[in-house]
Amino acid sequence: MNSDFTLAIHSLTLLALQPDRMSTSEYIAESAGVHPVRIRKVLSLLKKNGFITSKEGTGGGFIFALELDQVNLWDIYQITSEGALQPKCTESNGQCIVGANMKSVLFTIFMGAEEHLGLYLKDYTIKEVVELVKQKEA
Amino acid sequence: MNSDFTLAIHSLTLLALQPDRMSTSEYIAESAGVHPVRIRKVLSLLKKNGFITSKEGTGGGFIFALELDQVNLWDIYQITSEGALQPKCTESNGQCIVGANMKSVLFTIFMGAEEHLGLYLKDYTIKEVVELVKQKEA
DNA sequence: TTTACTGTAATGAATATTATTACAGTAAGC
DNA sequence: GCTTACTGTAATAATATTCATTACAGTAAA
Repeated sequence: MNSDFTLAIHSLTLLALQPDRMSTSEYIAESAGVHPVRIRKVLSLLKKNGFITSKEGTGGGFIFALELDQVNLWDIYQITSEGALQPKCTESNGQCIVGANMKSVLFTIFMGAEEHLGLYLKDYTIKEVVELVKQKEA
Repeated sequence: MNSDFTLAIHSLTLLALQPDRMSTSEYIAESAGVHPVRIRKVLSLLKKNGFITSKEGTGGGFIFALELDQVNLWDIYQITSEGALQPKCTESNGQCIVGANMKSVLFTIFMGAEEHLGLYLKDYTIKEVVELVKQKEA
């Protein structure tokens, strides 16, 4: 898994704490310790899905578009990383009963695993993540 | 995640179908479509944990050491890939409340996610995987 | 019309994964 | 004993993935 998922969470959490003004990709990038272009790429996904809005030009940036408890980590996972659990099987030997069928068996199992993970991630909304961050700070 | 996890499952499934004789790393490698040295590396982990035994020299190889329903996918995951879900956060900005605390918040959340995944994976033993492979074949 | 932004493509650097080579150690069978 | 067929493991090379960086077009405010 690449870090799009965690960068998205990081960005949204930051936006959640700046509800009244737009945050630039440079500002978010500095908080997350990555390059601004990378942030813009991740945030463009979130924008497509309606979690944030953006504005170009002077004074522009990104801002949260929903209530904090309307976005959960499963939503974000699906947008940024769906299928990441799926194992990358190299093409194996079709002559062998295991080689021929393992790929699809694993596919089925990992699909289930991802769904199951979804049940867990749905319980964390950005509101809760913000709370956790504040708790740590205190 | 690298593919140690799926290679381990593949290997054990193959061994499960050859209960009476030793299988060489070359044989397993051919079924899985990878290099024999890679198989030996993965299997050395499984051996350390008592799931298989091995024998060097002529006629040697690997063989299952337990009953098929005594090994589940969570066992295998822990051996080969524990912590793989854990996000790789780059060092972020400690001046920022989010940058300073996000890493440990995510760590906590992903620890929980992995435990939760464990509950799902525990339900699949090698016995069941073998059954699934046979079903696909039929 | 300049300045400060987003949006996105293209390319290069860094990192992670995998293959390959090499060789020491072990056991079977002649 | 010697050869053959294996495991075990380290070291290095090849490849794939991830990420940073550059470049530049588009937009809006002042």
